[in-house]
Amino acid sequence: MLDPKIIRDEPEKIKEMLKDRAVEFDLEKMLELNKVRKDMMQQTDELKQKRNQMSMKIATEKKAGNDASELLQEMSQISSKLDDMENQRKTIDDDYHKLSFSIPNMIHDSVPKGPDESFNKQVRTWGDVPKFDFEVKDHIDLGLGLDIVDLERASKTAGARFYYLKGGLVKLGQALTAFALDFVSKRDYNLIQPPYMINRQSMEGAVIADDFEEVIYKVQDEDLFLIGTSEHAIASMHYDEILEGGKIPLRYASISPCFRKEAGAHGKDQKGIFRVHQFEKIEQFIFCRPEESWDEHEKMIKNTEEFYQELEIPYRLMLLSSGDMGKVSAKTYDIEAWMSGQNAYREIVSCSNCLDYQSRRLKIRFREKSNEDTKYIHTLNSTLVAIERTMVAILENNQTKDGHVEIPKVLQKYFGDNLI
RNA sequence: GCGGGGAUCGCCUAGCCCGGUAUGGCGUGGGAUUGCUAAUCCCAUGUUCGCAAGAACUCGGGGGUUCAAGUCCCUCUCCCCGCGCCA
Repeated sequence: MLDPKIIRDEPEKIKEMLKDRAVEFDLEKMLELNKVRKDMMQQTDELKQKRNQMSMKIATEKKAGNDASELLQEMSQISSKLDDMENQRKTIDDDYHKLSFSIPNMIHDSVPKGPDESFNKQVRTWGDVPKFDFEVKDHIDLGLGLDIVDLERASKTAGARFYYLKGGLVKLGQALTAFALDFVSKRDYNLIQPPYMINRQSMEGAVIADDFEEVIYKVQDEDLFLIGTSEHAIASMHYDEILEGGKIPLRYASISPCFRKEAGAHGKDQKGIFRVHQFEKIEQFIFCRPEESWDEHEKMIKNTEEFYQELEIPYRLMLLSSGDMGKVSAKTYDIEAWMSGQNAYREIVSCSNCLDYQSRRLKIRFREKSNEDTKYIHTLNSTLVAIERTMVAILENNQTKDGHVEIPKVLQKYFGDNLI
């Protein structure tokens, strides 16, 4: 949700944002509804004032023992008229609310403008792309060869884009998780494990309506949805709260499985464990003051880069263009890891500053002192490690000529060996 | 799952039986008094719209009864106690 001040005072900026994002949105309708809504509000307010005054009059007359039947009759008329008007207003209000919940976030000035990913900007690269003197395999062939993944049986029991991990790959996932938890604990984050299902209200606070159907699984006959990422559960954790200044910034490192429909990804990455309906992830999520959020954003992406440096995974850091960014984000960095089997950099991290966009939806405010006005807090989120995708990078980059996989040095003590 | 008790403007709390402008405290800010600190006293302190005056809204969510609902009725959610079931 956007600041109503922007909607009122600077609609041309919103128009520009919609164009930069290449998003269809009926802004005119929203502005018109807002106007009508405000007019009606004023009218109903006046009527309500009349009703309140009248109600008081009736109370005093009755207390004095006087006959109030004439007043009662008048009051009855006012009430029914007010009912009618309120019903009309509610319809308009609902429409406005829907639009205000689906309009995307404003875009930061540093974001490159362009309709798609070809306008993303490479910020820097790290590490050397590994060279092999044999024919490299992708993670699927490696995994099947070592018998550490079973995709066929998964498609039988669950469908496409599911997987059974086996033996060494299970251990590698556990090692990565243990290493990541240690890494993040040393850096001033609070570990947290959220509910894997949350209700509609919470989900709508964190996810924009257009993405909802494409991404989110619903639990039948319950007001529950499987989280697409722990971001959804952490953002809504402080729903309708006023946080104390002394306690922020709040930095959470959340561990959870993630469930995604991948409805818009037909044919993309059809095989393997790169794009799947279920995966494990450790996520960084920060609530902070508005003036801190751009610093926190930079710190968070640096933090994440250091994680991949310790794992010795070559990557490039990308600044996403206005058209490629998620709709709730004002600025997003992606880390794309080198994956030898695909001979390409592929996305493994997404790091976003959402400003006050999520907190307005979720009514999350803060104040330094208890008699101060409340302000909306800023929210930021970043992958620390998406376990399955990171395993793809490790398998493909660390493969040996005879089809084995070397375990990165920092993981060896967690894995208990140096080779799969 | 069953029975009982609860949810009030940051926190605690009165009001509900018996319908008629939401009580008090804590915390916080400002002021008074004081050599300083402490203590005491006074004022302010929910949300929205508004430059302001002001007005509206607000008692877990939704619906109903009524001229009028924190208060009465229905329903849902969550919390506490007891019973049942259970990894």
